[in-house]
Amino acid sequence: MELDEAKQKFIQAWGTLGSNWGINRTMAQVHALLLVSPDPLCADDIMHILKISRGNANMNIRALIDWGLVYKQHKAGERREYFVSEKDMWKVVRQIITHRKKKELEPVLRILAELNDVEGDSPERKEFLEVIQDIERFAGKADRTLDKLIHSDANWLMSTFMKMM
Amino acid sequence: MELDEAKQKFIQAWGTLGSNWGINRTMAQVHALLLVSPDPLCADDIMHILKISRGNANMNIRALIDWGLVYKQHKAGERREYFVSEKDMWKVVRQIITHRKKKELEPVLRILAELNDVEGDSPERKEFLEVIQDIERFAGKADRTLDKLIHSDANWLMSTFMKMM
DNA sequence: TTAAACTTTCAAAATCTTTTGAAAGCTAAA
DNA sequence: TTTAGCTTTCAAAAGATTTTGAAAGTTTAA
Repeated sequence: MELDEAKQKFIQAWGTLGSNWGINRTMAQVHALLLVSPDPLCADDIMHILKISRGNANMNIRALIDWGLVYKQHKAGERREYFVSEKDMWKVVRQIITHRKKKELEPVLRILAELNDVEGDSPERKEFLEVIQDIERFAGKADRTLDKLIHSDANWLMSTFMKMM
Repeated sequence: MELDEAKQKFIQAWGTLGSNWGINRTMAQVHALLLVSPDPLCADDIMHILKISRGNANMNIRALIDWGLVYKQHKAGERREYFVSEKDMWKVVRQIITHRKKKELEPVLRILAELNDVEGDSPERKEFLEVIQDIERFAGKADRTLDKLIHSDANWLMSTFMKMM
């Protein structure tokens, strides 16, 4: 396999993975492209390599910067902006977890907490509360574990993984 | 808050969570409905309560059965099929992890492994391989950890969580 | 200033996903 | 058998998301 072919394959795979996990396919592909590009790329490079429009490129580059997965870089004497990706995988994973947790886990936890206020004294209510509280315990545990993960460093993670094995 | 209102809210929340995590909204809602229904429901009940078509109801019930999150139940002297959901949250989470891991993590691991075969002897190749192998280490770790999780029981999980804290 | 070089926006178009509902397929009881 | 009652299928419609590209906006250098 040629290097360029391998890079292509990686970009495709990363895009598929991303879109399965609620990250826009193009956003994941831009990220993959920057990951395997030894040098910073500008918006035009990205447009041409991935064959996407200017607007699309711009939008997804901004989103990646927003997520802290990509940085702007200025080249001396150049007007245009270049971009590089964060290559520390541990940091990348942490940023993604932070984002998705905020957007998806926390709202559910809030709603679950509200549901405890259900009125009445029926056995039906009791059954309902048991289901809800069971889920809440789980979700809460997950939430706290992810928090620890986010605030820990890679070595801590690895040693914890090791202990788990 | 009334019990019925709370159930509605829960069904909506579960649907949103599901669709954020690559699970079809209706599938998640059917699951939620069964979770908070004290008695088994039939396809018509589900159609009417969630206001969805017969085809949609059927499709998502089948998918849930496929995922092992819902069981068929026959009522004595009744022709039609009733459905109940798995209420053990730990089992539910395990099933979901198993499914998504198989569909999403494993194909990526396979591709990453392939990419190691890239030919040549350039410094570019070396850089590329470093990125790939870094990701591979991470993904492999995640894969093995999820496997342990899937094959462990709830108590093991909880005690591991505790140790992590 | 002005103009050139670049970035951002956004409405319309394309694409992808989900839902519908009618028709076909089963199956158990008569 | 036949038929009533239920389940499944699937092509078309609706809905949601993503992409495009032209126009507007911004910034820098002269």
